[in-house]
Parts: sequence; structure tokens; C-alpha cells
Amino acid sequence: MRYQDELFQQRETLLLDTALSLFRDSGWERVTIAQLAQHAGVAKGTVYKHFSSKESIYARLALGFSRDCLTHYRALEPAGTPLQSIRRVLHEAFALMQAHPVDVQLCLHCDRPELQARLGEDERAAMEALDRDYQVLFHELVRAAIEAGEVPDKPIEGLFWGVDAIFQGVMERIAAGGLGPERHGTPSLEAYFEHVVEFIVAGLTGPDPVQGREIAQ
Amino acid sequence: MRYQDELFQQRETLLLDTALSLFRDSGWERVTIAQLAQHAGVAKGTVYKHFSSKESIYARLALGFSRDCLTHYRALEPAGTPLQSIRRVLHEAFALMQAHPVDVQLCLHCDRPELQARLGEDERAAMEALDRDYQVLFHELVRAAIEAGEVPDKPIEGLFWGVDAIFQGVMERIAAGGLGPERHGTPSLEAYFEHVVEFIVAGLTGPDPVQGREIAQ
DNA sequence: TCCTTTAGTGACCAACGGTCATTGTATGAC
DNA sequence: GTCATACAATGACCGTTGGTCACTAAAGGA
Repeated sequence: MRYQDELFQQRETLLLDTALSLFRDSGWERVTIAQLAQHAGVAKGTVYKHFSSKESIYARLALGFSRDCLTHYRALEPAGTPLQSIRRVLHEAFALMQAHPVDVQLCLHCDRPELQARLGEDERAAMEALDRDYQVLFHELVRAAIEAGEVPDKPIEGLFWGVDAIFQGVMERIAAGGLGPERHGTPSLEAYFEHVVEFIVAGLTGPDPVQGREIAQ
Repeated sequence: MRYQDELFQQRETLLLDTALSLFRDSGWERVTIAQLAQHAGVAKGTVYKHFSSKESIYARLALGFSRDCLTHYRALEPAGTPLQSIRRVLHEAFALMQAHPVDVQLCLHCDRPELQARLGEDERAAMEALDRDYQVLFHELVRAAIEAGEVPDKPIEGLFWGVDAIFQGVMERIAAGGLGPERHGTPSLEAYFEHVVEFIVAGLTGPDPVQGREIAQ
């Protein structure tokens, strides 16, 4: 790689690191491009040589974090039964997100379709591909649990959307920095995670919907 | 009420109605205060006589919608078993939100703590009170189901947070206008709701977490 | 009738995201 | 070593937008 290109690359990661750091300190909404440029020691125009818009910076950070998470889950050694693996992944996910709330905020922000419409084709495609990878991981995990008899053999598709929704909800809570104002009975985030994991497991291991409804009636 | 005050009130609802209408057409992010004022037939300064900031308008609309929804759920006639009532409320909720995606977007937007920090004390208190009301409704519904033996007698608190998360996730999806880009196997929103309801019911009717874990091991 | 109060107004401001003509320097051909 | 070229860096500049405020006019009340 040419010396010039290398410098360019270094500057880009410097900009991303600086941005994330500033976002942590001041909240990503309040950080201006001018601030970012100043803290990174470059001029404002330079930022736009690397990123087509402020939102593009958000997207890059969100995508990076999301990718890192997936890599992390995949690197987990399988331990115990498939259902225990699922529990493990869930706990890891919650811990990872709790440790990086700003990245979670960015992920949620970039999931909004109005924003995605403003991004470039490449960025949108990358996000979509990552979504698919997550879906694949989910299928693998649940399929294993079904084959092990820990989860009844019902359509994985339906389960996916339930878990997807609950996951989004947890991200929202983490991004919000907690469970809202302290009220009587508001659990700690750790206890909250425990509740959610158990709810997910119950949702997965519950009987087939059709049977479930018949029983309920 | 004095004539002047009445006019003032009318203008306020006119402004809110106009705002919602514009948000529907152009997306709430892109609508400017100047546009709102022009469409409502008032000057820009007048808007700020009614609302302290643009975000305050968001909050008012979100709060209104959220309140209307709760009223709607409460007005539902109890029909069938408690668990069937829960299913009914869930379906009503999803239908209501699907019919008003912009309001859902605003609700999500206003749930963010950075925004709430910028709102007035009154608005924050109103939102918190409404949150409590929802929590009360949930407790009533689940308690009835437990007493009817349709849901095992486990701590409602844990169930609440699971359902809360999944609900947030569904709102996110509705706000996004769908389940993302059409992929193979992506269900319609209606089928999606069905999956989610079944997942929630499974989560509620699942065995007590502690027992569940013992079985899984 | 007159004074007070207050909603309405729109010119104005500051902040911000984004642009672009210009400048300086690394690169590569000869 | 020299020179032409490409392109990253720069920062003055622009348009838009949320928000302000001194002023106007009309309703309310004594």
C-alpha cells in the first residue's frame, strides 16, 4: 500500500475512534463535525473526504460494532447442551451491549428506514448482509436445540421474530441507560437480563402455538 | 372559559393536528417549524407560544397517542378467559400501532433519555405516570390469568420485563414500516404479529424459570 | 373609558451540516 | 534529479433550521 494511502487509512480509523470517544462523552447527538475535526486534529473538509455525511459515520460505527458482536458469538466455544449455548450467547450479547451503550444507541439509530434511505447502496447492503448472518446464527442455534429435543419441533421462523422483537427491546433499554426512573420494584440491569433470558427460553421451549391455543381455550 | 383562552386552545389543537398530518406526509424529521406554522396559518413565533420546543410537540403527540391506546385497551369488554383477554389486548395494540405508525415513531423517539432530559418536568412526569398505568394494566391482566390457572404462579415482575422488551421491539418494527427488506421467508406484518403473540403467550405460560433451568440441564 | 395583560408577529440570530476553489505534497514517468 | 499529475487537506463560505425578542394590537376587567 502506498504511503499516502496508509496515512489516509490511519486518519480514517483515527476519526472513527475520536468520534466514538466524543459520542461517549457528550452524546452522539450533540457532537458536531467541527468538534470531531478539531479533536482529531484535521480540518472540517477532511472529514468529508472520508465520510459522505455525519450519518455515514454513525453507520460505520454501528456496523463495526454489530460485526464485532457477531464474531464474538461465533468464537464462543460450544459448552453444554444447545439450549445452554443459547443462554450463553444471550448473556454474552447483553453483557457486550451493556459495556458499549453508545454503540447500541447508534445501532438503533441506524436501523431507522429514513436514515437508511439516505445512506449509500454499499452501506445498506452491508447492513442487510449482516442481518442475514445473524438470522443464520439464530437458525443454527435453535436447530441444534430442536435436534437435541430441548425445543419442540415447531417452525423456527416464528421463533425468530419473537426473539428478534425481544432483542430489539433490550437494546432500547440499554440505549436508554437503564429501565427508566427508579420505581418500586425496578430491577437492576443484571436482574432484568435474567428475566429476559428466562422469558426467551420459555418462548422457545413453549409448546407449538396451535396446541398452545387449544390448551388455553 | 374566556373567549381568548378558547381561541388559544383551538389553535393548539390545530397546530397538533397540522403537525401530525405533515409528519405523515413528509416524515417527522423533515418537517420544519416554519412549515408547520405556514400550514396552520400562523406565524412562527406563535408556535413557540404553545410549545417550548420542537421536541415538545413530539412529546405532546406521543403522549396523546399513548394515552388513547391505554384508554382503548381499558374499554375492551372482557371476553373469554383471562389469557384470551391478554391475546385480545395484544392484537388490539398491534392493530392500533399499525394504523398509526407515525405516532409509534414519535413514541420511540420520545422514549430516548437524551430527549427526555430536554423536556420540562411536567412532560416527564406525565410520561412516567402513563408508564405506571401500563404496568398496572399488565399486572391486572396477568394476575387474572394466574388466578384462573392459565399462567403458572411465578413473579409477575419478571414477566413484565420480558413482555415490555418484546413490545418495544414490535414498536420498532412498526415504526420501521415493516420487517426490513423483503427476504425469503419474511412474513407479512399480520403473520409477524401472530408469531409475536404466540411467543409472548409461550413466555407467559412457560414453567417457573428455576424449574425451567433444572429441566434444561 | 382607559389601563393591563397577553397572544400574535416576523425580522433576526447562532449553530450546524455540508460545499468547493485553492493549496501543498507524494507519486511516478522520464 | 526534474517535472507533470493526482489528490488529500484546508477553511472560508453557504443555506437551512430551531429558537428569540421587541413590538403590535386586541381582549378583559375595573
